[in-house]
Formats: sequence, C-alpha cells, structure tokens
Amino acid sequence: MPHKRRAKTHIKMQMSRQDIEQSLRDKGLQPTLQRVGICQFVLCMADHPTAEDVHAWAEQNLGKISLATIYNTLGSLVDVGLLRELKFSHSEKSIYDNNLDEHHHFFDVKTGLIHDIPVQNLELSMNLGKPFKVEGYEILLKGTVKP
Amino acid sequence: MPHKRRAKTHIKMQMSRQDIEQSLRDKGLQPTLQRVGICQFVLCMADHPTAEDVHAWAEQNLGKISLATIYNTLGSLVDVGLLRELKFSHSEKSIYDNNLDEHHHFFDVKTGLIHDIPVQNLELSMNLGKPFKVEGYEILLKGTVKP
DNA sequence: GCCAACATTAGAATGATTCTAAACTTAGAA
DNA sequence: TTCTAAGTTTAGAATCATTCTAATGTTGGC
Ligand SMILES: [Mn+2]
Ligand SMILES: [Mn+2]
Ligand SMILES: [Zn+2]
Ligand SMILES: [Zn+2]
Repeated sequence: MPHKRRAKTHIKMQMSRQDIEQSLRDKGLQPTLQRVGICQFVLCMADHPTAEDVHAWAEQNLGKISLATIYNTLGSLVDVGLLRELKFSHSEKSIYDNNLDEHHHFFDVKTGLIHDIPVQNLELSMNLGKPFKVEGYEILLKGTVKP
Repeated sequence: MPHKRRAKTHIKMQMSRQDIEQSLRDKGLQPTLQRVGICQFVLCMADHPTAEDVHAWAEQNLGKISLATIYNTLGSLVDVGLLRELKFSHSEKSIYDNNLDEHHHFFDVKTGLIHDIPVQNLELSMNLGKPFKVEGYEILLKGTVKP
C-alpha cells in the first residue's frame, strides 16, 4: 500500500561552477567550457530536456556551439552516470533526466511536460505465470496536471 | 489485489481470407492483394512485429512488395483500429500489436521479445498529489522468461 | 468500356542521431 | 616555458526509420 504521507520530491541539485568542474574530473571528464556550461543547464536547471532544448539554451547562453558537442557531452554524462537518457512513445527525441533516484514518470497530455513520480507513490502488485522473472519495471502515467 | 486465477490470455484471431476481406471492407479499406496478404501475417500470425519483419515476411510470401506499401498498410490498419502501434525505449522501431485488449507488456531482456500481460495480472495503486489527474498508464515489465 | 477514386511504387526527403576527419585545446613532461 | 600526446570540438557527411512525392496501376460502379 502506498504511504499516506507525501514523499519528499527530488530537489534539483544546486551546484557551483567549481562543484560541476569537480564532478566532471571525478568522473574522468575534462571540465571544458562547453561541458561545464552544458552541465549548468542539464544538471541544475533543466527538467527532462531534449538535445534540441539543450542546444537552444547553450547557443543562447554560451555562444555558438556545435550540435555534435551537445550530443557528445550528453552521451558522456550518461556514460559516467551523471545523467540518464529516456525515450517515450509520444516522441522520437530522447530526453535527459538529472534525477538519478529510481522513479516513474507522468506525461501531461496537455502540455507535453514530463513530471517525476517517486517510487514510493506507486505500488505495483503482479500475478504472473511462473516463467516470468521480473527484474524491473517502468510505469508511465498519463493525464493532466491542474494549474 | 490481483486475481488468484490466471487470466485467459489473448488468443490469436484465426481468420480466413474471406474474413479478412470483410474486415477490411467493414473498415472502408479495399481488400487488395497486398493488404489481405499483410493482414494474414500481421493480424493472425505475427507477435509484435516491426515494419521490417512484416516486409521480410511479405517479400517471402507475397513476392516483391514496396516498403512504402508496408508502411501505408500498417498505417491504415492502425487508423481504422485493427492494429496498434507501439514504441519502446529499447528500440527506435515501431512495433505493431494485434492484441486490441487493454494490456501491458513484458520485455524479455535476453531474447528481445515482447510478451503481453493482461491488465488483470497487474494492479497499480497510486498516491499522487491533488493536481494530478491520471487518465491512463502503461506498464513495461522487464526481465527474463524461463524456457 | 470508362472514369474517378483508390493503391502501389521507386526513389527522394525528413529528422534525430552518430560518425568522420580535421582543427583546437589541454595537461603534463621535459 | 616549450613540446607532445591525449582529449575535445567542429562542420558536414552518413545513417536509419519513416514519410512524402508524383507517377503508374487497379478497381468498382456506371
Ligand atoms: Mn545516446
Ligand atoms: Mn504510423
Ligand atoms: Zn525523471
Ligand atoms: Zn501487446
């Protein structure tokens, strides 16, 4: 049964430039200007952005930057585990998730926005045949969110 | 709570050529040779095939056929509700589902196969904040299936 | 048989993402 | 410092599933 109390929701990590540079070094990535800039957005400000979103922000805030760099950087961040890559049926674009806690998602069909749902807020019970060995599951809720 | 008894699983509809032709007419689609052939596979034999799978079967069993026809036909079948189109995160390709009952899916990480899970076999309870109005959900289980 | 509507087709176009190969930049070592 | 190798960025080409285009073929009712 789900908890009665509302679970504390993921709070966006507030990181200084130095924190970001250190995180990158810790993961074996050089803290280049482009990477640090992209991280500021993708780790601290953005909410499930697409590569296109990241590129738009970067062009606006860091000056001209190649789309290849956006993809390279997002790919590296995913590889070292600072970011997750998700794909949903309603779009062909990947979205990047800075919430590293295990969680599910809610798709707002009106706005197209994705909201995080903490695992504690959902409970799944299953009754499958013996042959099925479940190792994990993803739940995508769909609906609308009140203003 | 999930039922104790195992739900009867979706049985693949066995349709004669005539049945298929009638279904197509009923939906306002001309029962062309290509369409009927594709339906034989995609409605009666296949299990979550990709467009590529359908094309391979069709080339093999119907003779030369354009990929565009495969996509056109699958699209029409989806439009009239004889088929569903699904996309999963683990692949960029759409898969087509002839199970029209509401159901969830199990992804076998070893074989890459998708299995249907009747809705009665899963029960989801949720405890979300007031602003969320849930209109539906998709559950994707992942794991392996015993031989 | 004739025609308009509908289908099929080859190949071009699209769009997200990845690759290529050249030009930069960086971190150390000397 | 200077040098160099490794790592990074970049423009543009390539990839791949899917959609579009526009020409050709087929059908069903008259
Ligand atoms: Mn990736
Ligand atoms: Mn489609
Ligand atoms: Zn998330
Ligand atoms: Zn299915």
